[in-house]
Amino acid sequence: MTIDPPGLAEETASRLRNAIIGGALPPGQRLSETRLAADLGVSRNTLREVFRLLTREGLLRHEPNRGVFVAVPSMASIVDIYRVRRLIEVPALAHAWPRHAAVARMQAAVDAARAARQAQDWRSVGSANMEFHAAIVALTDSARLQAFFAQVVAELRLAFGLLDSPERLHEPYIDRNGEILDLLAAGQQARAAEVLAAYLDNSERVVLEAFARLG
Amino acid sequence: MTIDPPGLAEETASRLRNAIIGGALPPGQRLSETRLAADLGVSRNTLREVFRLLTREGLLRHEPNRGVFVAVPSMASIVDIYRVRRLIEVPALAHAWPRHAAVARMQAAVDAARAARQAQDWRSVGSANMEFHAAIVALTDSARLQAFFAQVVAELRLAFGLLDSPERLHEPYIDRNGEILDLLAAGQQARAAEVLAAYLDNSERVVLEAFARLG
DNA sequence: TGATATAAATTGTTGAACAAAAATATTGTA
DNA sequence: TACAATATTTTTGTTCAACAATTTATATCA
Repeated sequence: MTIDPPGLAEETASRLRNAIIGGALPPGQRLSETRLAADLGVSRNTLREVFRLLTREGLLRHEPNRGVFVAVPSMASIVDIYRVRRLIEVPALAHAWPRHAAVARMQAAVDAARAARQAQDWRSVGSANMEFHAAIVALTDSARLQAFFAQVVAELRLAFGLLDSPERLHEPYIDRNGEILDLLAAGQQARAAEVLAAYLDNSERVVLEAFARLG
Repeated sequence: MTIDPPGLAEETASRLRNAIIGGALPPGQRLSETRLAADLGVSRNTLREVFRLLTREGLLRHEPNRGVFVAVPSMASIVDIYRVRRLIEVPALAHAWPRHAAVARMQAAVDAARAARQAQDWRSVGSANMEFHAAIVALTDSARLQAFFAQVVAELRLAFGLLDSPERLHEPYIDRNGEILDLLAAGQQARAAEVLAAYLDNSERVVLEAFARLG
């Protein structure tokens, strides 16, 4: 059906990544090589290559001679992730060129989030919000920064999957993203960066609180 | 002799990484799976896992159905790498705590660089300088940032390997690093960050010029 | 019950196999 | 000779089967 070359391992990694982020495989879950290879319809060797990819992305944890497990997000990892986000996103926005191509991506993401809100589809709201922030990083035109950020976002979404009440987690930020976009489009980068910084502080606090409630 | 578990693939990756950065395998070189596997004394399967690791690090380039090649650094990649370095290193230094444990690492790196200069060992000077900057990133206490930076540094060293006159490339920065360290230790983070920013601008220009001379 | 020995399952790694694609050599022809 | 078409060889992409080393589960005994 679908063309797999080049990269059956990459394609499988993508499927497994979605399964993890989508919550089909809960954090801490142990992944048996033989069983999962059979389920995914690939060989053990190929699956091991997939494991390496996702381990490097922070989605899996590998314990020698014991196997691989779906990573369990910790408070420390969340704090670290938000530190990285602040460091990358805020300067990206502050130095942005308001007519950069990525601005259209930001706009599309805001529109998508609002549409998903209409449909009460909070998971899609979360995806759209993350796409908004990926677009912010794209303002830098740095391939390496974008790849790194994508990885960090995948980890963060893993943590989001653990938390309940996705509405409280995503809804408040849709219009804030719209506000940031408007400020950028109006050439007020500095102001936009300020709003983003406050956004990130707030979001981190909410996530950490929800996490603490999980015990 | 050496214990390989856990991770013969990782150990092999490390060896191959050194071979690439050390210049034993020139950029653009094609790496035959069977031949290299025999040379390294590992199986083809294991070597392919190694290839994935180093490809993700940017040290190898993979062309489907054609094989893997040692990456060829470009001007664009150098510009991108320096952008990333500025974005990460300068704020790391600006917000640093002068009594952080990583300051000792910075001091050790400066000492090592000076010792290597005495011995006219410019390759070691380069290594020590890079270790200095890795220590700067360690000031952030962010595991993700440190891992990302290590990757970027590996790529940069690949580019350095292409250039001749390593003295001109590394010597001028030894004492600048010392100056940055002294400023930080004296609690003048802002001043240290300024010097670092100028350092990076200057270094980028030198590298790009040397690159241009290569044609 | 609790510690210990035995058995079963799992990981880490290798080697061989084979289809598909690419690189190379060979041939046929103007 | 030069050039295109064809056949041959070499590589990559992927799977499967095997086996030692290690971990986990099970059974045994004081």
